[in-house]
Amino acid sequence: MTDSSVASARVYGGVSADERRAQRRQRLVDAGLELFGTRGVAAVGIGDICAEAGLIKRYFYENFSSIDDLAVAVFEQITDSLVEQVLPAIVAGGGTDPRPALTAYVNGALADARVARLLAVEGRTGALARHGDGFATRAVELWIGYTPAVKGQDEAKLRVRAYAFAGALTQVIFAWHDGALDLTTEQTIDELVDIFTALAP
Amino acid sequence: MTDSSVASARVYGGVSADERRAQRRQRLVDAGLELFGTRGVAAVGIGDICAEAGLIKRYFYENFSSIDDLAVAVFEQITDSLVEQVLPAIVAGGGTDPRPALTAYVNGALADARVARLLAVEGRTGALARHGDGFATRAVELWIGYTPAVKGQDEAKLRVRAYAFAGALTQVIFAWHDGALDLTTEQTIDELVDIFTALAP
DNA sequence: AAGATCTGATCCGATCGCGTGTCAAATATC
DNA sequence: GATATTTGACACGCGATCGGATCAGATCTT
Repeated sequence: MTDSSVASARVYGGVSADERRAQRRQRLVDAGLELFGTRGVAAVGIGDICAEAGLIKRYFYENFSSIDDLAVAVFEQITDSLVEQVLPAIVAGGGTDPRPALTAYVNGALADARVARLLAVEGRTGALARHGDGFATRAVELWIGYTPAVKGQDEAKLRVRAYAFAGALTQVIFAWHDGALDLTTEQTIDELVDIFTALAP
Repeated sequence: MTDSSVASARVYGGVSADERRAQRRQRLVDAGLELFGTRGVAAVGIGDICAEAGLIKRYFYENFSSIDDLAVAVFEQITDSLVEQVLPAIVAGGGTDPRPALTAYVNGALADARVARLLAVEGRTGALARHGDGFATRAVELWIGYTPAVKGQDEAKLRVRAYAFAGALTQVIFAWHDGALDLTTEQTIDELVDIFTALAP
C-alpha cells in the first residue's frame, strides 16, 4: 500500500515525480485557460480538458477534483500574475501617475483575449463568482489604499468610483477585443488614463 | 389530421387557444427570469423551468426549442422593457441632464437583483453573448446619438467613454447588489450622475 | 537482464437530462 | 348526455458525461 503522502520520488524521463506532477498540473491549467477562455467554463468537460492537455483523466483527478476546481486554479494563476505585474507598476507611479499601472494591466489583459474573457465574463459565474468578486474587491482596496490624502472625502464615494473604474476598465478591454473599438494599444492606454483621471475624486 | 397552422380556436377556461398559449409562454419567461437570474443560465434545465412554471415539458416545446431559446426571450423582454423605460427619460433630460435616464435605468436594474445579474453576467455568456453585445452596443449608440455637438471631438474617444460608462454602470449596480456599497438608491443615482458627468467628454 | 513502477489507451457501470409517448381527468362542443 | 379536445402526471428510450478500473507498453532500479 503506497502511502500517497510518501510518494516514491522515482525519476522518470529525467524529472522527479513531484516535477512530473507539477508539469502535468501546469499542462491542465494551460488547457483550462485555452478552453475556458474561448468556450466558457460551462461548456467545457473534463474530457475536453484532458484531450487539450494530451493527458488522461487519471491525471486530472490527481490534481483537481472537478472542473470548477480547475477553473479556480486557472483564475488564480491569471489574477496572481496580473497583480504581480501591476503592483510594482503602481509603486513606480508613486501614487499619482496611473499610467504605469494601467500599462501593465492592459499589457496583461489586452494582449490575451482568453484572459480578458475570463476576467470579464467567467469570473462572475459559477464557482468563480466569489473569486471574481474577490479580485474586484482586491483591486478596489488596492486603489483605496494607494489613493493619498482623501481623509476628508467620503470613503463611500471613493468606493463607488473604484468599482466604476474597475467596470469601465473591464468593459473597454472587452469591447476592444470584440472589435468595437478601433484603437491601438497605446491609444487605449491613453484613453484609460484619461478615464482614470476623470473618475478619481 | 389537425393542421397546426389552423389550430382550432377552442375556448378553454374562458380564454381562447392563442391566449392560453401566450399565458403559458409568459409563465415560462417568468420562470426563466427567476431561475436564470438566481442560478445562472448554465445551471438551469428544461425540467427546472417547467417545475417553476407549473407546466409540463410539452408546453415548453410548444413555445421554445431549447433553453437558450428561452434565455434569449427572457433577455429580450428585460432589455426591451428597460429601453422602454429609459428612452422617454432620455428625452425628458433634453440631451443635457442625465439624471432622468439614470433614475429610470437604476429603478429598472437596481430594483431587481435578477435583472441586474442577467444584464451584468448572463448577458455575456453562451447564447446571450450576441444579444448582450447587442444591448451594450445599442446603449452606446444611444448615447452617441443623444450627445449633442461633438463633431469636433474624435468619435473614437466618445465611443470609449460610452463603453466605459456602460461598464461602470453595470459594475456599480452589481456591487450594490453584493452589498459592497452601503448606499441608498438615491445616493447611488447621485454618484452615477457624477460619474456620467465626469466621463462625458 | 529481472523486477518494480509509471504511463497511456481503452473500456465499463452509473447517473443525468433531453425529447417523446401514453393515458386518465377536466372541459369544451354537439 | 355523448363526443372531441385540452390538460397534467407519469414512463420510456436515448445519448452524453462522469468517475473509476483494467491492461499492455515504456522506463527506472537493482
